[in-house]
Amino acid sequence: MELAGPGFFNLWLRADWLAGAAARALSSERLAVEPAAAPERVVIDYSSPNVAKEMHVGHLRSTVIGDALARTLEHRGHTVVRQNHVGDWGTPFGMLIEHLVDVGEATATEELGVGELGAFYKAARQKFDADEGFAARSRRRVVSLQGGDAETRRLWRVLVDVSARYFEAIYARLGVTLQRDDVAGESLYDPRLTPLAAELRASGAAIVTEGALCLFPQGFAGKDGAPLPLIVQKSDGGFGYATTDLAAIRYRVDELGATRLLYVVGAPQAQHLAMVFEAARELGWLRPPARAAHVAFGSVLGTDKRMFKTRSGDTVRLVDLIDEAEARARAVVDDKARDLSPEERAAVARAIGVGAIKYADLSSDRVKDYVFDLDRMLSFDGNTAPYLQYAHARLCSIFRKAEAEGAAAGAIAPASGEGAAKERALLLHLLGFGAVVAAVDETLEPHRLCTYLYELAGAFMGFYEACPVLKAEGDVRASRLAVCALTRRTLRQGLSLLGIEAPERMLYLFRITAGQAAGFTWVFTHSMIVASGVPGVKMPETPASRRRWKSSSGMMPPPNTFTSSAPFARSASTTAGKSVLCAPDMIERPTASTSSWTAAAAIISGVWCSPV
RNA sequence: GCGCCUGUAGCUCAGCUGGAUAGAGCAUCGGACUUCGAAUCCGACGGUCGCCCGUUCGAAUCGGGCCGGGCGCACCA
Repeated sequence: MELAGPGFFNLWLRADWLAGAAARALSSERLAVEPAAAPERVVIDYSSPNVAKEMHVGHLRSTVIGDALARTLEHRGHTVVRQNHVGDWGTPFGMLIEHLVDVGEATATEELGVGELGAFYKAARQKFDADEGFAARSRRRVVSLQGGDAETRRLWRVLVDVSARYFEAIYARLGVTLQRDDVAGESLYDPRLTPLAAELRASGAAIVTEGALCLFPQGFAGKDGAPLPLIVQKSDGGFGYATTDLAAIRYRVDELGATRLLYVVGAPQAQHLAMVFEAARELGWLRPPARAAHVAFGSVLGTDKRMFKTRSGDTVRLVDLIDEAEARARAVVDDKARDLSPEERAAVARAIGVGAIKYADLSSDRVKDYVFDLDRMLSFDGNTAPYLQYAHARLCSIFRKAEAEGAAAGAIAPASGEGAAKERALLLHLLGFGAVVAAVDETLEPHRLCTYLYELAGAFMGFYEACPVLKAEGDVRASRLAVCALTRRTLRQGLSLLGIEAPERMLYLFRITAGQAAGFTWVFTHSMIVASGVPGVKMPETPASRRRWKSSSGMMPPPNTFTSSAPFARSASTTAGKSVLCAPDMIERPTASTSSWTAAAAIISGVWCSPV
């Protein structure tokens, strides 16, 4: 340790201490994560879609962030109670039920079952606005729903059940842990609202103002500077969502026994929630150690920096988003992992596509808006899920190979030699895992974990570049394998806390032996190679790519050699008689000894390629 | 009008409970593959941290004031 100017001191860690700490982490089931000092019962309110209404990007953030927090806090040793505050009650159900009756249950169920929630809702809305008779029926229907009419209740239940199944299908695709049992919708609180209002009226806590029963939590002023009311009961006797939220706080504190209430809700709701929390505190319903926090998040923007919408201006359906991300990942996987079965390829594509969406949502400060850009989030470069997944898959590959060679991880020895600095940096970073998880627990900011994992992957790449693992021997190899093992587990565990899968294999490699194709010479083409004629593989055309092509081949590239999409191709090169490992799309252009591009492609995709 | 959030490299973002020369990725340019996964790595270029005051030994970070963007502000949830 040394002093280094005002306010600083430098300290050095002993290499053997570092190695020992890493070994302890590796031998622990929890890696370097300490459980919370004081585990709590935490309610997390997230996702909250509306019955008979489409899930859209707005629900994405709540669902993804909430689920990551649920997983992380659970891992920290807290007891997490998930609460899906589904919109399953209120005046819209009058028109929805009437519409259900009009269309017929069977048809409606089918329509809703396949996810046509948006159309169903819109149709009901339209009739309500246009048809006076329908509107009247709808209003009567609300009354009988509130009154507990059996048939109305049954129809309502149909809507709720069909929607719940649809939500569950989406959760399954997203890999979200929400279950049917976690649903605690607005209807749950309905029977409590009337007594709650009566209680507040009787105690004098709430005051009737302009016909509405209001609470006036401290510290909130409206436009004219007057105290801002929280309406407990509307002048028509009905209830708004403030009342439901108050009832929910009571339920969560008194019946669920929670001491920490988290609301994963968009930032625009900040004032409303602050008022509800303050009111609950003043009423003594939310009392220490119980406390509530608004886990606010910003909007999803399009690449034009405006609210993310479809070209026609509609909100984007969540399923469409997932479909597109998966399809694009699938195109790559189909091409890169041809030996995997269709099922396996689909699974990997799902992991990549869904992981990319979730990671993009989690990796930036949640309170800020973020730009939804599939190109960026599906990239294997940068702070993305595919990059982390790739690092993990690569580590898995090392262990597959190690096993085949009979190499095993052993004791972690203090690093020495050329790559020692890189190895130390990696170990030091690995030991920071617990601190980051604790920070997420405290700040409720999953992006801290994302940043950590990204840096971890980077530190690993640096280590891996500098320290040969399988090429090393004896104790050194065993030690480095142990370092890899810890890295792999930390990556996988970290991704898992975010709700992101980590496939063990992502691509399929061929060994190309040029010598097998007598008469050909491979041309070294740096990193810009073309796979002419091989389906699904294209390279972006840039001025640089044309220049490189020309400088390496001495010829101008043929027209349309480079096309505009498919970001994933890379190069491989060799000369006759040598071989190189590469993915099937890493194709060389042959020299003048081949006459036809198509022929070259055929050779590449067929004859020369043999699985490793 | 009041309140909340936000403004960091051309683009997308970290860093914000004060600490050393403000970091990544993309883009641009230049390097590194006859296989431990190049879907990678290394380097270069690129920033008045919106602006101005203040607190401090020290400010992207804390406080105040402006400017720009977003969102709320009583019976819709």
